[in-house]
Amino acid sequence: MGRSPCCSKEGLNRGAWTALEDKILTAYIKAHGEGKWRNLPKRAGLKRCGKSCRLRWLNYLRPDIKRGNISHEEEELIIRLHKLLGNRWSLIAGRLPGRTDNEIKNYWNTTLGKKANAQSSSQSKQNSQSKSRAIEPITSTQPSKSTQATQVIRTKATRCPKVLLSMQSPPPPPETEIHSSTATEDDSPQASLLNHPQDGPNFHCGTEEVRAYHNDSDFLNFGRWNAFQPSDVIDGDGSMDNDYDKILARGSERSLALFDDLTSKDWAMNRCLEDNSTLDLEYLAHLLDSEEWP
DNA sequence: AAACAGCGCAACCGCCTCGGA
DNA sequence: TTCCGAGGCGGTTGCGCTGTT
Repeated sequence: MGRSPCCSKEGLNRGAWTALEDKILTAYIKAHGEGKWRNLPKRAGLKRCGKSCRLRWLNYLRPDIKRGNISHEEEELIIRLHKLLGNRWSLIAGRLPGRTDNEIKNYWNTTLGKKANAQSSSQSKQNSQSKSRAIEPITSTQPSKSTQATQVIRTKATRCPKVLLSMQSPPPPPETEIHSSTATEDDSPQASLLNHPQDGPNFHCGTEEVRAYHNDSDFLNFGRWNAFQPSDVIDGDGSMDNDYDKILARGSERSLALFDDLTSKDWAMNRCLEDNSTLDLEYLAHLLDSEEWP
């Protein structure tokens, strides 16, 4: 009964990784690159599940991982992004270069969730005193167990194999061409586009169909957005073709435009944050603080 | 000093999506 | 079109550390 395990668990090490295992895994990935996780343990001579190797690499061994305490700016950003995206940890982590989804998830569950709870409880006190509001803030530290607050944009963390470039944007110079499918996360098409962050706000879909789609759908769904093709928009009967699109929160054109800017800056951040992290975090925080934010 | 409780974090689990055959 | 393997994600677990009694 049930699903078959991702790999044979017999004879495999479990639990904490040893320094030797880390060394072997790191050396193997440096030599052969990421991917083929299922075969990796065998080839590398590790008695570990492929998934376990992947997790260890992504959450701990990767060289670009930022260690140490989460800064105040990062914390603020996490709170805001969580308010916006809910428990989409990978998406949130994507906005915080060097941080892993696991780390952010843990941080939220242990620290920020409580803070958010405390804040919201005091806020709801105020609210109850000064008449109720239509929309409640995010309050739960366990959103999965409770309903997401109405303003959370529920997205799918989809991969972005395709990118729709704006017809209005000038064609990118050769060095900013869309990367091939071998690109890593940091080299994602979105990131590469933002080699010219000044072009960022102009990165939008250029057809009326697309605009209609934005008006009526998941304006924050980067994956869908980037994978978007005009033909995706309307079925034969004129309805949206994906169920999850239907349950997504509705975003206004205004919000979309704002988020164009936000995501663009964000992508730029993924590229440039090593040099400029504070600045970009502040910028993001500013955007999220903007009055125009829904 | 020992026992206990609480917390933080690494690791695991199971489900989902995607892409290729 | 369907099936299946691989990879990715969010939720949960459990171990080890630290603070308190």
